[in-house]
Amino acid sequence: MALHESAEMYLETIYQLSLQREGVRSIDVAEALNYSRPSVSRAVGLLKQDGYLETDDDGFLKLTQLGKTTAEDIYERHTTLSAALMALGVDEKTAAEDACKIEHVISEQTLAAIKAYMKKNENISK
Amino acid sequence: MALHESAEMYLETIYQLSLQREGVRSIDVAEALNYSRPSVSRAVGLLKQDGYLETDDDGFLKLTQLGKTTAEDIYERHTTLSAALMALGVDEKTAAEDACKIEHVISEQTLAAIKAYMKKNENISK
DNA sequence: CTGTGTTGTTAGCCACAGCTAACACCTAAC
DNA sequence: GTTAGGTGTTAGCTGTGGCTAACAACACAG
Repeated sequence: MALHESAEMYLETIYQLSLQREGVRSIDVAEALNYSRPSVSRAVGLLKQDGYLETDDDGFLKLTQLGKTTAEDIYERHTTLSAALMALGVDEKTAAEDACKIEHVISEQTLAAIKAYMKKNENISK
Repeated sequence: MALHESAEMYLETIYQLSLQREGVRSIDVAEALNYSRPSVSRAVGLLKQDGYLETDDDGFLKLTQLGKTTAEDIYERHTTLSAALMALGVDEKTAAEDACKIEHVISEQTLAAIKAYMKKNENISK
């Protein structure tokens, strides 16, 4: 049951929002992604159905353990890629945008190679 | 009239095939991409309509000037990214696959940064 | 208790981009 | 000349993933 790219985006967004505030609802996700409420509603339904999150009686979204670890994984890809691009001189906004697209498509191997390279050069670049 | 990701893939494939053989037809593209003939037929129709290629009476595909420069641009992204990933230690097959996905989504700025970095380090890495 | 705003859901539209089935055409073989 | 194979196209299906319109539920104000 591999996640589609869009589902990954929703998960990641919910995770990021949950780091920033108490209680995340669908409307917050819609605003963050600039999507309509129905689009988020459907996506949330699918994520729920696939066991990535639950909603409580007040409409707040709670990631399950599966959802949380998955989201953390995606988020880590994002920060790694973003940092790597900025190290190359790409500005923060563009780096974030590109990282957002790349994070969903690259292989584990490539990600590992980038991480290894960043680690090896972290002292040099500073 | 920005090209969609799939259209970019078709263009790039046609270009690559045209470097390898005399005369490229739809069926060759279908085999290269592992798509059905109707899928290629439709894509070719769209590319034709948008001025990226023409077909002659025998069914051979010819990139227009626009198509050719566009394809060259995409192909260059591909080789740049592929080389960059291999320089990080990613194996050739994975590098090509990942480059193929990344090439359609990254910004000019990021591509330029990668190219600059590769150039700066080309002597060091050897 | 009635109106207003916020939020979520349902129904259904649209574009993209794959697919199969079926047909058309053309060439080459027998 | 008919038949078979290769190639391209047409029609129409499917899933993904946005969207709007309309409705439902609830909370709070007057």
